[in-house]
Amino acid sequence: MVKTKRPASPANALAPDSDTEQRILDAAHSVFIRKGTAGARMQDIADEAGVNKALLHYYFRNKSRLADAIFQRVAGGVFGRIAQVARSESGLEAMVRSIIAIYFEQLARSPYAPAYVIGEINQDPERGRQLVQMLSGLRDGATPAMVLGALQQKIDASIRAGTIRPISAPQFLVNLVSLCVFPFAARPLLCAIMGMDDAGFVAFIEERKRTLPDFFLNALRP
Amino acid sequence: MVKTKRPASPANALAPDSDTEQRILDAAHSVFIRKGTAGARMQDIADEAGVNKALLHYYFRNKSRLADAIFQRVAGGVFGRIAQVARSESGLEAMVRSIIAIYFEQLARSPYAPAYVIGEINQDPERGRQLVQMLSGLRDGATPAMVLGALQQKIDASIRAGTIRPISAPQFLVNLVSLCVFPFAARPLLCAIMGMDDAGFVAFIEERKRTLPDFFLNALRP
DNA sequence: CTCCGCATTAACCAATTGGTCAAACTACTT
DNA sequence: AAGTAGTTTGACCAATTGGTTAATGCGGAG
Repeated sequence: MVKTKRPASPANALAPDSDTEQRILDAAHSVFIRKGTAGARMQDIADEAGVNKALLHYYFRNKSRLADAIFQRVAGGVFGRIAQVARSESGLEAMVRSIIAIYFEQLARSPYAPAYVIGEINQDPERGRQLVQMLSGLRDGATPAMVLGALQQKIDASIRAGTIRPISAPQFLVNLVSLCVFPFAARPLLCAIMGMDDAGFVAFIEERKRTLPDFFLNALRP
Repeated sequence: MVKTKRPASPANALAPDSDTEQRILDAAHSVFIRKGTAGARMQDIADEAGVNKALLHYYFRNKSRLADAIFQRVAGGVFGRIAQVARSESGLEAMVRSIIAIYFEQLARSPYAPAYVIGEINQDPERGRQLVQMLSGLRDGATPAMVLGALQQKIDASIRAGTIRPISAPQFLVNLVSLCVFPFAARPLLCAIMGMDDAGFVAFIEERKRTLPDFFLNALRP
């Protein structure tokens, strides 16, 4: 096992990447997503990281801090990409296709994130505030309200042009996100109900990736 | 405090409704939905029921059994109504409107159920099996596969008639359920992002109840 | 009235679990 | 070689928590 203590950061007090810290973070990520913050055990995380339990407290003061770090990491991954596209200058149709594509790409990478985030934010109200604060500092000062406002303008323009039927920006966005995210959030549920295994789910998602853009755009048609 | 021991069931060995048992069940419902199974504390449930902790073990052997009872109760409430409508003999459009209406009615009654169910089923694989078993015995032997098959036939008929564009039954159903359920599952998240309070959310849902049927049916139009 | 059985409780127990600490280890500097 | 600062560990601690038990309450049958 390689043990190069702080190899690339001699003078950096808060080095973000000692090998072990990263391993702990990864292990915590895995366990927290699988068991939830309340159900996760520090010992399990230590075991999965292959380190002593005390090290978790050495790097992160306590369970709460560690859980916060993981939540931010996961939520950031999920929400990081969307605002990026929601403000692009392309037309509405291109934007819709782009958002769906990016969402599916992101969700394929971390398919269990939605259920975890939903569960967390439902069980601990603090997580809500934590998330808005994170969203504020995420992009270059673009608040959700601003993103929503920009989207509304683009929608209104299309409505006036007769390209789409009237719809409010919040409903537009929630529709879009619901159709993308829900199948992942409810994955075990869908698999159980429809009798799908992992391969079946992947196939289902593949079909969805192809058909969803047209479905959504068709719904907007006047 | 009224203490009428088993008032209306003198000879019923497994009386489902001694006053206290119901109170415990309600308290457990509240706590489990708020904190999740792992995060819930037996003492909290006892407190909320206004009862000694030992009574929980008297009526339900242990935490696991109690959690199972609540999960079945909640999941049953959510899924009970849908199969009921999915096999109705009405046309596709009427069925869509009916499902959406019923879903919103059911979700208005237990708005935190989706997040709870998603969180639970994500954290404990056992819950998945538990759910399929429950769905099997729920209706008159109508398996999910049968419901899905009946839906597929109805869809195919409409496609041949040129009423709607081609779509598979699973995608059809997942689209419909996603649009209905997700906003409730992600309620705290949506409220946080869009800066809505409880009243704002209710208003959002009201607008959604009105606009969603046409949105969905429009998406199906050829 | 008294006895019996279910309901309820206070006190207690054992195991789990988050967290601490001092000792040991490791690489680097002098 | 010795010292030093950061890192890692085993052992331990205190609090929490699910679960048990013996005693008490209480209503109805005899």
